[in-house]
Amino acid sequence: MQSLLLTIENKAKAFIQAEYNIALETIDLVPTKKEFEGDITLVAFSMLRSVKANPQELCNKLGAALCSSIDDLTSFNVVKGFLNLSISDSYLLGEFETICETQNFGSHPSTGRTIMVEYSSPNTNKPLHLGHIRNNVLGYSVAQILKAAGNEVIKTQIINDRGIHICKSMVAWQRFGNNETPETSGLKGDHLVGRYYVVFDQKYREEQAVLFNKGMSKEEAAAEAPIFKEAQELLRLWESGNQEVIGLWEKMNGWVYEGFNQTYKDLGVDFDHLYYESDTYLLGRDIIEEGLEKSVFFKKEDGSVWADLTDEGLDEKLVLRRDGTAVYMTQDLGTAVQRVKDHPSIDGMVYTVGNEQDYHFKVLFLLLKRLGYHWADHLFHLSYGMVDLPTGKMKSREGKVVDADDLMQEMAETAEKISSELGKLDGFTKEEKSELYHKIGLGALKYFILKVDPKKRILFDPEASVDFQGNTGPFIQYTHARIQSILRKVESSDYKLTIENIELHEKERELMLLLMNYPSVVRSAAEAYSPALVANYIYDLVKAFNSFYQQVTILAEEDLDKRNLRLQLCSKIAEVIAHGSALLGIEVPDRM
RNA sequence: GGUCGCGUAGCUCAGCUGGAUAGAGCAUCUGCCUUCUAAGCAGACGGUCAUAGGUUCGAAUCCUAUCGCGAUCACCA
Repeated sequence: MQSLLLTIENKAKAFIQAEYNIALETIDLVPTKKEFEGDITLVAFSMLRSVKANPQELCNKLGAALCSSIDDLTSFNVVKGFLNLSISDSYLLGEFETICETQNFGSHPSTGRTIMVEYSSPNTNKPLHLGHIRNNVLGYSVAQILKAAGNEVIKTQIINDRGIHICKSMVAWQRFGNNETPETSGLKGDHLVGRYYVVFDQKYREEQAVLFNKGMSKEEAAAEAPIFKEAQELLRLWESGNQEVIGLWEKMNGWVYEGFNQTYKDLGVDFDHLYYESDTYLLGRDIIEEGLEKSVFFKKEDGSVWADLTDEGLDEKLVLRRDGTAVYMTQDLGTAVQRVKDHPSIDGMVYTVGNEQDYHFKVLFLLLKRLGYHWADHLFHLSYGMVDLPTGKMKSREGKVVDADDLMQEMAETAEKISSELGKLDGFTKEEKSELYHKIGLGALKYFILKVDPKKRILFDPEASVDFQGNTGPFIQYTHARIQSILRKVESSDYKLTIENIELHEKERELMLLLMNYPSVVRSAAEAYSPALVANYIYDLVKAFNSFYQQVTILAEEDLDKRNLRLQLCSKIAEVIAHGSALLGIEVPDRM
């Protein structure tokens, strides 16, 4: 397909050169709109600036010249300044044959680049919620897409395992926990620890209210509440290496990790390398030194260190406190450098983090660039919008969140409900069914998130749950299952592709043209870090297939060549659906 | 207030670097299950692409301003 486009471009340039003695730099080629006859459209308007001619006439002459000199073009028509060119059936069949022979169609050869993709990066004081699901699903998908585009990918997360937040859970557990464990409570570890985070918050409020009523200001009360001071004391003890506190911290974090691992498994995501904030929170100070030497940073009289970004339209940014301790930025600088030390092949990084941190990453990337790291040119903040509930913003302290585990469970239950209403899956065993419900529910959830532009906020209504019709994950899964069902009816050896003298049906042409596009969709998705591009392509393909399926008899016996071609088409489409779905982290079952 | 993002059908969303009459799904309505899975297909209805200017052969797309929504502007992480 690319080669044909190139031929058209070159021939068109040559024609203009010969006819008008003008060397054009580019030729505008776009896919032909459905309402018009043809496959490729040459837009003549853009050449009118230099070529003085009537567009209609120019198109007619150009069309005639192109069709006579390129065998693969059969006919043309002109509408205003648009030259619509038709590609021959034999060319499409030839291209399709090439696709059929291509191993791993859609995956690109190695670029030799290694990219680290960070996602999830939770705090260890509470379970994962809907916001994390968006983060995980996005990050995982982008990692898959980058891989398919030919990059080595290292998936990572930085676990925020230390700090005041986990100390709050620890205090509450010490005070009110009665030695409760995941085993004795029957709760998942992360949920148990999360429960004490909520308990902390309740007690903290109560204590603040008491102090406030005694005449303290709100700020004073917040700072002086005993339970809060106790949490601060725990943090201090932790930092000074107190064994007892560290023991408790390890125990409770251990519970949380067990819980997280279960959630990640259910969600179908994984990581190649884990970083823990407890290991990295002191990093970055050597880089500040380095930056001072290179004059990337400067020191104020009080000893604090800053970066001056005013020439970039940004502010001055603190990178080291006057007491010499690190801030968030210091840590992130250090962690980035550490990652490349650990994996020297890295030449790019993707950070999947919510858009409330847009400014932070802008600054971080700018600083790394000024510090002169060669990989700093390939940093990308995969920024995504908030997930809203119909009731408003999610607030974890108030328990106003959709829990990740609960949500996945509910999605599976919805899948079950809809399936049984439709009478699907009647012949399946109990185990097969429950596995399918999980796949379908999760497919619906992931697709719902991935099909929209990451930048946009999502309104998620758990009541209405997610649709299973139309532009949804289950629709794609269903189509795949349906194709597999067709293929199951014939022996694979039965449908060798024969490309002799076949006249293509309109729907077959449509599908072939779509298939040919797939590799470039994967590449653009990787360049734009956009799973939505893949999702919407797969949807188009599935929709086109369903239309084909409804209008064309696939297993007709009369014309064996035609039948084989259609089966081959089915098989290739199923392959692309499966490949594309895998890039989205969606499993496509063979039956459903 | 400064900065950044978003605003497309009643609802949820596509629309790549400007191209033809703005595209899907849901919802509403009309048809299609005796042949490969109807979680489907075919069709109808539905639009001042937030608003106003500008750039040009041509703008949902690029530029400017305005309005609306959100985020951010900590010696928090």
